[in-house]
Amino acid sequence: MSRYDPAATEPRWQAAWDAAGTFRATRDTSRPKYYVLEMFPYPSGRIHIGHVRNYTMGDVIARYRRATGHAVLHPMGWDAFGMPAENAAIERGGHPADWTYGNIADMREQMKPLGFSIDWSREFATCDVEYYGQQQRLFLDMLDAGLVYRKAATVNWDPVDMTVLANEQVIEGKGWRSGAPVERRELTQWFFRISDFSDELLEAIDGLDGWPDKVKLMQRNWIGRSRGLQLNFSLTEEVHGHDRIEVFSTRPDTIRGATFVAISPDHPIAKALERESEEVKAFCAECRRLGTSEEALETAPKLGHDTGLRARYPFDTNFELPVYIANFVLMDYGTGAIFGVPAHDQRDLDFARKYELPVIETFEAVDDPAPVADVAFVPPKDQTVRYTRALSGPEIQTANEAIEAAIAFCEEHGVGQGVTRFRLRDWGLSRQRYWGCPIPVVHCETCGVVPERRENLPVELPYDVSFDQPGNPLDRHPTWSRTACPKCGAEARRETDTMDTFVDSSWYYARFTSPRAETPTEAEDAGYWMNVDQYIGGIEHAILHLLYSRFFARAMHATGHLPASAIEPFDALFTQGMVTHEIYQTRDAQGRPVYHLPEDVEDGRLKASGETVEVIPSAKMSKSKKNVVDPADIIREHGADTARWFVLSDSPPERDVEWTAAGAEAAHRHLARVHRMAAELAAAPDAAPDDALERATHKAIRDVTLGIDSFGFNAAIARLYEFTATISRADAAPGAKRCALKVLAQLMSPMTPHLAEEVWSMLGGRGLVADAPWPVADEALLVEETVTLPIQVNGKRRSEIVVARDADRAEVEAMTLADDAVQKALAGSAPKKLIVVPGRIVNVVV
RNA sequence: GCCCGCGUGGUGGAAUGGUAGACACCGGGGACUUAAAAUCCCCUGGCUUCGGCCGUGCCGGUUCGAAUCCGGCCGCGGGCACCA
Repeated sequence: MSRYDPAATEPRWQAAWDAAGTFRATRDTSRPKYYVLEMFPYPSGRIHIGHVRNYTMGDVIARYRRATGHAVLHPMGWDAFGMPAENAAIERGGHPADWTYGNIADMREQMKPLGFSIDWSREFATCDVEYYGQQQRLFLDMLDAGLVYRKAATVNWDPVDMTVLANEQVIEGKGWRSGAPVERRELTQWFFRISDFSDELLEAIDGLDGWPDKVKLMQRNWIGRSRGLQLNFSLTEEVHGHDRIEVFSTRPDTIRGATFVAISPDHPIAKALERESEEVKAFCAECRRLGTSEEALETAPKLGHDTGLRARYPFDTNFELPVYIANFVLMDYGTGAIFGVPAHDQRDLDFARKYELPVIETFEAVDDPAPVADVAFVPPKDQTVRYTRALSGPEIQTANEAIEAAIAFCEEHGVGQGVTRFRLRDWGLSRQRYWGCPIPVVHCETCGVVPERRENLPVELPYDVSFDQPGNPLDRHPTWSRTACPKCGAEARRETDTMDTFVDSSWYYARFTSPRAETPTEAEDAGYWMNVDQYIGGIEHAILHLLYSRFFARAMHATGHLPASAIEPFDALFTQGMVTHEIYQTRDAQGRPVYHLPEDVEDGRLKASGETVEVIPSAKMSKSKKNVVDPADIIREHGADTARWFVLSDSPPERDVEWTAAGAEAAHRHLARVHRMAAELAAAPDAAPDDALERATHKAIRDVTLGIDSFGFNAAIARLYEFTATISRADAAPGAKRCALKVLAQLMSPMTPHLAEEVWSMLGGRGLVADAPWPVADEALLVEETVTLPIQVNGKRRSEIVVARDADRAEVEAMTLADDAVQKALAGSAPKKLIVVPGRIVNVVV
């Protein structure tokens, strides 16, 4: 009898699929299409078990949709530009291109043995010149359409390495390599006008029915539409031509509690003051050392500097407010200036206590007029409060009402106007780095910034660069940036900035529909395949990548590269959890942790020394913690199907799953059992169907189908375990069991495709199971004649009754009251209430 | 700091207003075997005076009924615009 031998059978079936071209995506207007896409990986060089889970989920959907008669597009590519390649070049020598393409080759070789139903003929990497050349074309089209512009923006500047740093490279305000305190520096940068689409991107979220609510909520909050008041505070004296400060506030109802005005260190007035005061200059420099990330700004201790300027309160010009420069006011949001209301904002209160500024309440709780002490009074805006210093409106009102009243009042008196603002800022795409898509523009002394001619595209990255000193090698390249002005022909300089890698990943989904086209997309292909029916990826991309992609789809429509129907490119989104693993650690002589690989640990001890290890449960896999498992090892030991089955089995897909060796072995045992059953039943002669087994089979078809449809892969697998046990234990003719097992093979085929093919062929299935239509459950076989109802007394389960499926209420009530446990609980008296939920439960209230 | 999640047996989890713990791991017992492995079968939340009682991070609320809904807290994770 043949044994389950995935090492031999898995490559054989992969070869069979390849030979038959089973997974090649072809346009077929006679069938519904289905585009399933997993977020493409960064080519780090090794696939990890998280990739296995992500791509297995997509593969289950892809194979299932093929079986339900769809023309499926399931492509794969590489998000191949980015900093790690440059870091590798700096640290280990070599070239980013060689490193990246080497990694891609390695990862492809690690991925293929997993047997994913991918159309590999469509593969591309974003660093392929064929791809980024088309991206340059898109950029020029967007430039023509007015969707791109240049403005000054702040970056993290390392004053020692003389280079721009990513936020990731700023550690506690210092450059990661030089250790020098980071400064904020202004550079002229390219921007996409994503904020022109703020309203549109916000409103369209309502139509994203296939997206998780949490992601939609995160996007709404990120776009952050808010209504507020914009008004001017006049200054008591003019500074460098500024006689007023424009502020924006979402809480104009609290303006009579304002006790200070604060401006950003990057505000024009702050910059003007900096020129004349060493003290202000020092303070602003201090603020700029925080870098550019919002997190760093928000978590830093709140600091202010009293400028000595005084702002007049708009409604009582005798009342003056001090003007501070504060490190927590962002120049990018609103007007870069705020008024502080310590009574009703915790940050303002902390600031007021620190600088001994007054605290003035404008409203209080209706039932508790206690003054503000250490905690600002910030009730929900729809709660009714008592205004003691309202700007307008009745004494008792909600904040929402008071805000509108205040805006109306200010507009009436001409001191300000209601405005709608968005938190969303324009997308800065310039990067001062080598390994990215060159921005195809030329700087000419006479013509200024000139787009490269389309016939000169692609603007190709030069290969001969060096990474022996910090900064952008394109800047230092002796000849690359020397070119002729596309307009006047004079000698000019190429832009040496490259594009943010988010640009690369904002349209790859569209490129997959015609990856070799001479234009970014091809209308017929894009029209047929778009949208992505199911997109799958990590929750870490919930905001930026998905928002940028939504913007890009609109921009591509505006420039004629996508149909109007594709402006929301992802019909459905699924965010999967991580794969975690225990961490094994011991401690060295100094008490510092030392980490150990899972394969070096057995029964809580190190295999080598017998030393007991500390076990830290369920942590994200990371190389530094050594809690990683290599998919290649799993495949070698158990086969691809075991890895696929296990990553889907134990945990709901949106949650994290913990990899355990014992769990993987159990998965393997189960697959071996199915194979063994197939071997035993392969020769069974045909037999009449067994009624109980038929019912179980159709119940399994229904449940597994429902499970796959609803991303309940773990639930589908639980039902498959049960169905396997049912077949194994059934008291039925071997021929009947063989038929049931064939259905099991089909139901397992999206998860364990190689085993399914093997079993299918052993049992005499025709052709490939990958080509067999998905089984359909017979409703007539799913109807149960009787139903068991639990009986509760006061909400606690005490008994149960078995009733006919269609039993009426009176019948159920009579049986309930006749029940021994109910009789005992009632002790002769009548129930207070009798709740019958048909088909579900009965509750007797005594 | 701000925004978004998550928290259930020894372990991963099931149940999204209706029997808490499906399915699986670990553990225990048994069958088969000269023996072991493999395989198959059974048991497995805690406590119990064997009547039951307790139990879904903690505190409170809504409901005939709450893991599920609401409010507050604690812990963990994701994002915060130059990591991808």
